[in-house]
Amino acid sequence: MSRTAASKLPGVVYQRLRTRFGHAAWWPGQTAFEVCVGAILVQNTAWPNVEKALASLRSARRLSYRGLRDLEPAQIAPLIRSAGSFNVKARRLAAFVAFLGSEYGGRVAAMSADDAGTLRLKLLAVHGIGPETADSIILYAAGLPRFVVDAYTRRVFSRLGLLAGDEPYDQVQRFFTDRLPRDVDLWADFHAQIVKLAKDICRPRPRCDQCPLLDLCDFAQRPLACKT
DNA sequence: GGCCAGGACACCA
DNA sequence: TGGTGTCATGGC
Repeated sequence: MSRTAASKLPGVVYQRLRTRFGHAAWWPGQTAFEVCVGAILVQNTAWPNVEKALASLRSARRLSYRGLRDLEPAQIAPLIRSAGSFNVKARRLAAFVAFLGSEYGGRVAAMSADDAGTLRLKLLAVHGIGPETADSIILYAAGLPRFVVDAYTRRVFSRLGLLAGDEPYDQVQRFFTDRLPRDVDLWADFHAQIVKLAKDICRPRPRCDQCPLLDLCDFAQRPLACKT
Protein backbone atom coordinates (compact mmCIF):
# COMPACT_ATOMS: atom_id res chain seq x y z
CA MET A 1 0.00 0.00 0.00
CA SER A 2 1.40 3.40 -0.91
CA ARG A 3 2.07 6.06 1.68
CA THR A 4 -0.61 8.27 0.11
CA ALA A 5 -3.19 5.49 0.17
CA ALA A 6 -2.39 4.76 3.79
CA SER A 7 -2.81 8.38 4.75
CA LYS A 8 -6.28 8.39 3.24
CA LEU A 9 -7.36 5.09 4.74
CA PRO A 10 -9.01 6.49 7.87
CA GLY A 11 -11.31 8.52 5.63
CA VAL A 12 -11.94 5.53 3.37
CA VAL A 13 -12.79 3.33 6.34
CA TYR A 14 -15.15 5.98 7.69
CA GLN A 15 -16.99 6.33 4.39
CA ARG A 16 -17.38 2.56 4.07
CA LEU A 17 -18.80 2.27 7.56
CA ARG A 18 -21.02 5.31 7.13
CA THR A 19 -22.49 3.85 3.95
CA ARG A 20 -23.07 0.51 5.64
CA PHE A 21 -24.43 1.64 9.01
CA GLY A 22 -25.77 5.12 8.32
CA HIS A 23 -25.17 8.16 10.49
CA ALA A 24 -24.81 7.39 14.20
CA ALA A 25 -23.11 10.28 16.06
CA TRP A 26 -24.11 8.52 19.20
CA TRP A 27 -23.27 7.61 22.67
CA PRO A 28 -25.90 5.47 24.42
CA GLY A 29 -27.61 7.64 27.01
CA GLN A 30 -30.73 9.71 27.44
CA THR A 31 -28.96 12.74 28.91
CA ALA A 32 -25.50 14.26 28.82
CA PHE A 33 -25.08 13.27 32.47
CA GLU A 34 -25.84 9.66 31.58
CA VAL A 35 -23.16 9.84 28.90
CA CYS A 36 -20.62 10.83 31.55
CA VAL A 37 -21.71 8.05 33.91
CA GLY A 38 -21.65 5.51 31.08
CA ALA A 39 -18.16 6.62 30.05
CA ILE A 40 -16.87 5.87 33.54
CA LEU A 41 -18.77 2.61 33.99
CA VAL A 42 -17.70 1.18 30.63
CA GLN A 43 -14.00 1.20 31.54
CA ASN A 44 -12.74 -2.29 30.72
CA THR A 45 -16.33 -3.56 30.72
CA ALA A 46 -18.79 -4.93 28.16
CA TRP A 47 -21.58 -2.44 27.45
CA PRO A 48 -24.53 -4.74 28.34
CA ASN A 49 -23.20 -4.85 31.92
CA VAL A 50 -23.05 -1.06 31.93
CA GLU A 51 -26.66 -0.85 30.77
CA LYS A 52 -27.75 -2.91 33.74
CA ALA A 53 -25.94 -0.60 36.11
CA LEU A 54 -27.47 2.47 34.43
CA ALA A 55 -30.92 0.89 34.73
CA SER A 56 -30.25 0.21 38.41
CA LEU A 57 -29.27 3.84 39.01
CA ARG A 58 -32.29 5.03 37.05
CA SER A 59 -34.76 2.87 38.94
CA ALA A 60 -33.27 4.16 42.21
CA ARG A 61 -33.70 7.72 40.88
CA ARG A 62 -29.97 8.29 41.23
CA LEU A 63 -29.02 8.77 37.58
CA SER A 64 -28.54 12.52 37.86
CA TYR A 65 -26.22 14.99 39.49
CA ARG A 66 -28.72 15.69 42.27
CA GLY A 67 -29.32 11.99 42.70
CA LEU A 68 -25.67 11.15 43.21
CA ARG A 69 -24.11 14.22 44.79
CA ASP A 70 -25.01 13.28 48.36
CA LEU A 71 -24.11 9.59 48.11
CA GLU A 72 -20.92 8.09 49.48
CA PRO A 73 -19.05 5.62 47.27
CA ALA A 74 -20.20 2.83 49.59
CA GLN A 75 -23.80 3.79 48.79
CA ILE A 76 -23.17 3.99 45.04
CA ALA A 77 -21.35 0.66 44.78
CA PRO A 78 -24.38 -1.65 45.25
CA LEU A 79 -26.23 0.21 42.49
CA ILE A 80 -23.50 -0.42 39.91
CA ARG A 81 -22.45 -3.98 40.77
CA SER A 82 -23.19 -5.33 37.31
CA ALA A 83 -20.62 -3.00 35.73
CA GLY A 84 -17.81 -4.81 37.55
CA SER A 85 -15.03 -3.22 39.64
CA PHE A 86 -17.91 -1.58 41.47
CA ASN A 87 -15.98 -0.28 44.47
CA VAL A 88 -13.42 1.33 42.20
CA LYS A 89 -16.02 2.80 39.87
CA ALA A 90 -18.14 4.05 42.77
CA ARG A 91 -15.18 6.14 43.95
CA ARG A 92 -14.63 7.39 40.41
CA LEU A 93 -18.28 8.34 39.96
CA ALA A 94 -18.29 10.17 43.27
CA ALA A 95 -15.13 12.03 42.26
CA PHE A 96 -16.68 13.07 38.94
CA VAL A 97 -19.91 14.24 40.57
CA ALA A 98 -17.95 16.29 43.11
CA PHE A 99 -15.93 17.81 40.28
CA LEU A 100 -19.08 18.60 38.29
CA GLY A 101 -20.57 20.35 41.29
CA SER A 102 -17.55 22.41 42.23
CA GLU A 103 -16.46 23.31 38.71
CA TYR A 104 -19.72 23.59 36.78
CA GLY A 105 -22.49 23.90 39.32
CA GLY A 106 -23.60 20.36 38.64
CA ARG A 107 -24.49 21.14 35.03
CA VAL A 108 -22.87 19.05 32.29
CA ALA A 109 -23.98 21.64 29.73
CA ALA A 110 -21.78 24.21 31.46
CA MET A 111 -18.69 22.21 30.45
CA SER A 112 -19.25 23.36 26.87
CA ALA A 113 -18.30 26.90 27.84
CA ASP A 114 -14.69 25.73 28.12
CA ASP A 115 -12.61 24.93 25.08
CA ALA A 116 -11.85 21.26 24.55
CA GLY A 117 -8.22 21.51 25.69
CA THR A 118 -9.07 23.26 28.94
CA LEU A 119 -11.88 20.86 29.71
CA ARG A 120 -9.61 17.91 29.03
CA LEU A 121 -6.97 19.11 31.48
CA LYS A 122 -9.62 19.54 34.14
CA LEU A 123 -11.13 16.12 33.53
CA LEU A 124 -7.75 14.38 33.57
CA ALA A 125 -7.16 15.82 37.02
CA VAL A 126 -10.26 14.00 38.31
CA HIS A 127 -9.57 10.63 39.96
CA GLY A 128 -10.55 7.80 37.64
CA ILE A 129 -10.78 9.80 34.44
CA GLY A 130 -8.06 8.96 31.93
CA PRO A 131 -7.61 10.01 28.30
CA GLU A 132 -10.33 7.85 26.75
CA THR A 133 -12.95 8.60 29.37
CA ALA A 134 -12.14 12.32 29.22
CA ASP A 135 -12.39 12.43 25.44
CA SER A 136 -15.66 10.48 25.44
CA ILE A 137 -17.16 13.01 27.84
CA ILE A 138 -15.78 15.96 25.87
CA LEU A 139 -17.03 14.69 22.51
CA TYR A 140 -20.34 13.08 23.39
CA ALA A 141 -21.49 14.98 26.49
CA ALA A 142 -20.01 18.44 25.89
CA GLY A 143 -20.07 18.34 22.08
CA LEU A 144 -16.51 19.66 21.82
CA PRO A 145 -13.83 18.39 19.38
CA ARG A 146 -11.74 15.53 20.81
CA PHE A 147 -11.21 12.31 18.89
CA VAL A 148 -11.91 9.18 20.98
CA VAL A 149 -9.42 6.32 20.79
CA ASP A 150 -10.58 3.02 22.25
CA ALA A 151 -9.49 -0.63 22.13
CA TYR A 152 -11.59 -1.26 19.00
CA THR A 153 -9.96 1.66 17.19
CA ARG A 154 -6.47 0.43 18.01
CA ARG A 155 -7.34 -3.13 17.00
CA VAL A 156 -8.92 -2.26 13.65
CA PHE A 157 -6.22 0.12 12.49
CA SER A 158 -3.33 -1.95 13.76
CA ARG A 159 -4.66 -4.86 11.70
CA LEU A 160 -4.85 -2.59 8.69
CA GLY A 161 -1.14 -2.07 9.22
CA LEU A 162 -1.45 1.62 10.03
CA LEU A 163 -0.77 1.42 13.75
CA ALA A 164 1.44 -0.79 15.88
CA GLY A 165 -1.37 -0.82 18.41
CA ASP A 166 0.66 -0.03 21.50
CA GLU A 167 1.43 3.62 20.78
CA PRO A 168 0.69 6.20 23.47
CA TYR A 169 -2.93 7.37 23.44
CA ASP A 170 -2.19 10.90 22.26
CA GLN A 171 -0.05 9.60 19.38
CA VAL A 172 -2.89 7.42 18.08
CA GLN A 173 -5.26 10.33 18.48
CA ARG A 174 -3.04 12.56 16.36
CA PHE A 175 -2.90 9.87 13.67
CA PHE A 176 -6.61 10.38 13.14
CA THR A 177 -6.92 14.10 13.72
CA ASP A 178 -4.09 14.73 11.23
CA ARG A 179 -5.98 12.76 8.56
CA LEU A 180 -9.59 13.73 9.12
CA PRO A 181 -11.39 17.08 8.90
CA ARG A 182 -11.76 18.85 12.26
CA ASP A 183 -15.46 18.14 12.54
CA VAL A 184 -17.19 17.25 15.82
CA ASP A 185 -20.02 15.42 14.10
CA LEU A 186 -17.65 13.41 11.92
CA TRP A 187 -15.43 12.45 14.85
CA ALA A 188 -18.46 11.44 16.93
CA ASP A 189 -19.82 9.40 14.05
CA PHE A 190 -16.44 7.82 13.27
CA HIS A 191 -16.04 6.38 16.75
CA ALA A 192 -19.65 5.20 16.71
CA GLN A 193 -19.05 3.43 13.38
CA ILE A 194 -16.01 1.61 14.73
CA VAL A 195 -18.01 0.38 17.72
CA LYS A 196 -20.88 -0.70 15.45
CA LEU A 197 -18.42 -2.63 13.30
CA ALA A 198 -17.05 -4.38 16.36
CA LYS A 199 -20.43 -5.19 17.86
CA ASP A 200 -22.50 -5.90 14.75
CA ILE A 201 -19.91 -7.65 12.58
CA CYS A 202 -16.90 -8.82 14.56
CA ARG A 203 -18.37 -9.81 17.93
CA PRO A 204 -19.40 -12.07 19.49
CA ARG A 205 -18.92 -14.16 16.36
CA PRO A 206 -17.30 -12.85 13.19
CA ARG A 207 -19.75 -12.31 10.34
CA CYS A 208 -17.08 -11.44 7.84
CA ASP A 209 -19.37 -12.03 4.83
CA GLN A 210 -21.30 -8.96 5.96
CA CYS A 211 -18.28 -6.80 6.71
CA PRO A 212 -18.10 -3.57 4.70
CA LEU A 213 -14.31 -3.69 5.07
CA LEU A 214 -13.96 -7.25 3.83
CA ASP A 215 -11.29 -6.47 1.25
CA LEU A 216 -9.31 -4.45 3.78
CA CYS A 217 -9.90 -7.23 6.28
CA ASP A 218 -8.32 -9.70 3.89
CA PHE A 219 -5.27 -7.46 3.90
CA ALA A 220 -5.23 -7.71 7.67
CA GLN A 221 -5.57 -11.52 7.46
CA ARG A 222 -8.10 -11.73 10.30
CA PRO A 223 -11.34 -10.13 11.52
CA LEU A 224 -10.62 -6.47 12.15
CA ALA A 225 -12.09 -5.96 15.58
CA CYS A 226 -11.95 -9.46 17.00
CA LYS A 227 -9.69 -10.08 19.95
CA THR A 228 -8.35 -13.30 18.50
C1' DG B 1 -13.42 -23.21 34.42
C1' DG B 2 -11.22 -19.71 31.86
C1' DC B 3 -11.09 -15.80 28.99
C1' DC B 4 -12.55 -11.36 27.79
C1' DA B 5 -14.75 -6.69 27.93
C1' DG B 6 -15.23 0.55 24.59
C1' DG B 7 -9.42 1.72 31.43
C1' DA B 8 -7.26 3.71 35.05
C1' DC B 9 -4.47 3.71 38.98
C1' DA B 10 -1.29 2.09 42.65
C1' DC B 11 2.85 0.18 43.39
C1' DC B 12 7.52 -1.15 42.61
C1' DA B 13 12.21 -1.48 40.77
C1' DT C 1 9.73 6.06 33.79
C1' DG C 2 8.03 1.81 32.41
C1' DG C 3 6.15 -2.61 33.62
C1' DT C 4 2.96 -5.31 36.35
C1' DG C 5 -0.90 -6.27 39.43
C1' DT C 6 -5.59 -5.06 40.77
C1' DC C 7 -10.28 -4.10 40.32
C1' DA C 8 -14.81 -7.67 39.51
C1' DT C 9 -19.30 -8.80 37.07
C1' DG C 10 -21.53 -11.30 33.31
C1' DG C 11 -21.50 -13.56 28.70
C1' DC C 12 -19.69 -17.09 26.00
